[in-house]
Amino acid sequence: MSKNVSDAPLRPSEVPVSQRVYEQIRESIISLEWKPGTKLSEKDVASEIGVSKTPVREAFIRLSEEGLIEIRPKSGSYVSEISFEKVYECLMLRRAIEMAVAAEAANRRTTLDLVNLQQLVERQVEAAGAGDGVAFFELDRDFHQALANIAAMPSAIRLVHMVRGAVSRVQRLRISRGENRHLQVIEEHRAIVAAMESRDASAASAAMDAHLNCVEMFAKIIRSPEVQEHVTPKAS
Amino acid sequence: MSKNVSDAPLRPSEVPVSQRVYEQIRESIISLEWKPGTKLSEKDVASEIGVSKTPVREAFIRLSEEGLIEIRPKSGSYVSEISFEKVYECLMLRRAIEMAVAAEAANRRTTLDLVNLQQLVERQVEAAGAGDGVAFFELDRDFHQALANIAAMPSAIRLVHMVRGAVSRVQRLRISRGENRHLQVIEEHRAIVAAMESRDASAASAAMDAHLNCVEMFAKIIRSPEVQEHVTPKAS
DNA sequence: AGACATTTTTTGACATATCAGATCGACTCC
DNA sequence: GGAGTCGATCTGATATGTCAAAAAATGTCT
Repeated sequence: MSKNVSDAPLRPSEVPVSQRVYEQIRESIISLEWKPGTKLSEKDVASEIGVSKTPVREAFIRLSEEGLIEIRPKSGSYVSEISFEKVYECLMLRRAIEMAVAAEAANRRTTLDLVNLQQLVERQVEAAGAGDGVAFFELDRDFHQALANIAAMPSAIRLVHMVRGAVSRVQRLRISRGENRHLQVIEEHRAIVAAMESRDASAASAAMDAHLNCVEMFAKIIRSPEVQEHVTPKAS
Repeated sequence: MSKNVSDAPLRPSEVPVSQRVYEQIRESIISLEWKPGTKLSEKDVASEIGVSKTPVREAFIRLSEEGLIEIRPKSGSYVSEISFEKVYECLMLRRAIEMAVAAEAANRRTTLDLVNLQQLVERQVEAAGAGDGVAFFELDRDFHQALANIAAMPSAIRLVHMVRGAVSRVQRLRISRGENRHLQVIEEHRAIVAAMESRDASAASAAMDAHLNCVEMFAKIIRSPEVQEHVTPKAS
C-alpha cells in the first residue's frame, strides 16, 4: 500500500539514470545550449542535474566516444569544438554506412518491408503538407532506421547515431533557420523505395548516395552564416 | 618510503588504469580465452586484475558499446555470443567505411603520403618473406590507419576499431590455423596504392572493395571448422 | 618588473560503500 | 507432487570518499 504501483509510476528503474543523464547532456550540447569549449566539471554537472558524479562520468565516457566532449585527464572535460573537417568527415562516414545499409536492405527486403517503407514515406508527405517539421524529422529518422532493420544491420544504427552527433549541432542551426527541403527528401526517399522494390542493390546504394550527398550538404552548411559563428577558427 | 615508487608500478600515471583494463579484457575476449557466454562479474574481474570495480565498469561500458560484452542490468555481464549475422554485418560496415576512406585519401594524398604507403607495402613484402605473421598483421593495420590519416578521417579509425572487435574473434581462429593470404593482400594493397597514385577516388574505392570483399571473407569464415565450434547456434 | 619556484585549488581517476533489482532455490499451500 | 511464493544472495547501479596530477594563484628572487 505504501508503495505507489499505479499512481504515477515514474518507473525510477525503467530507464537508468546514466542513460537519462547521457541524453540530457547530449541534447544540451547538440542544441548548442552548451557552447563548444565550455568546461564541464563532473561535480558541477552532477549537482546541476541532481545526481552523483558516477552516472555523469559514465555519460561523459559515452559522449567522448562519439566525439561530443573531450576529456583531458586530470584537467577537465570540455565540449568539443565544431570543425568543418570533422563535420565533413562525419557526413562522409554516414553516407558510406547508409549506402551499405541500403544495398543490403534491397537484397533482403520482404514484401511487408516494402509496404512499411511506403507507408513511412506517405506519412512524411502528410507531415510535410501539415508543415510539421518535427514529425517530418522523426519520420526521416524512422525511415533510415527501418532500412537498417530490413538490412539486419543493428550496429549500423549505433554507428550512424554516433557519427550524427557531430553533424547535428550544425544541422540544428540550419533547420531553425526555416530552410527545409522536405519535398526533395520525399522524392529521394521514393527513389530509395523504388530501388528496394526492384531489389536493385546498386540502385539503392546510388539513391542513398544522392540522398546523403555530403558535398552538397557540406556546401550548404558552410554557407550558413549561423554556423560560421559557432565553428572553431581554423587556427587551433 | 612506505609507498613503493619504483617497485612494480612503473608508471602509475602514464596510461590510465581503465584503458589498460579495457585492452586486457578486450584481448581476453578476442583471443577467446573468455568464451562467448562467459559470465563476467565486475567484482570478480576487478579482483582478478587487481583494481577496483570502477575502471572495470568503465571498460565494460566501452566493450558493450562495441558489442563485445552484453550488460544485463542488475543481473550480470556476459561475453557476447558470436553470430554469423553480426560478423557479416561488421564485415560490410568495415568495407563501407574503408571504401569511403580510400576514396577520400585518393583525393587528398600528397607525394609524401604516396611514398609512405609504398614503403609500408614494401615492409609488408619483407615481413611476408620472413614469414613474420605478427609483423605482417601490424603493418596491415598501419596501412589502413595511414589511409585514414591521409583522408583526414580520424573517426573512421575509431569506427573500424569498434566494428573489427566482432570480427577479430573469428579471424583470430582462421589465422591461427596457418592459413594466410599475405601475397594476395600485398597485391591488393598495391592496387590501392596505384589508385592513390593516379588520384582516382573511384578506383581506390573499388580496390578497397575488392580488398575487403566481405562475401568472400565471410564464406571463408563460415567454412572454417574452428569457427563453427565457437559460433552460437542459430536457435537462441 | 619579470621569470621562476611554490603553494593552493580544482579536477578527474580510482576506491569504497550503499542500494535496489534480478535470480534461484527452498518452502508452503493446494 | 507441483505451482506459486517468499527470501537469501548475487549483481550491477549509484552515491560518496580519497588521492594525485594539473592548472592557477601566490610568493620570491634577481
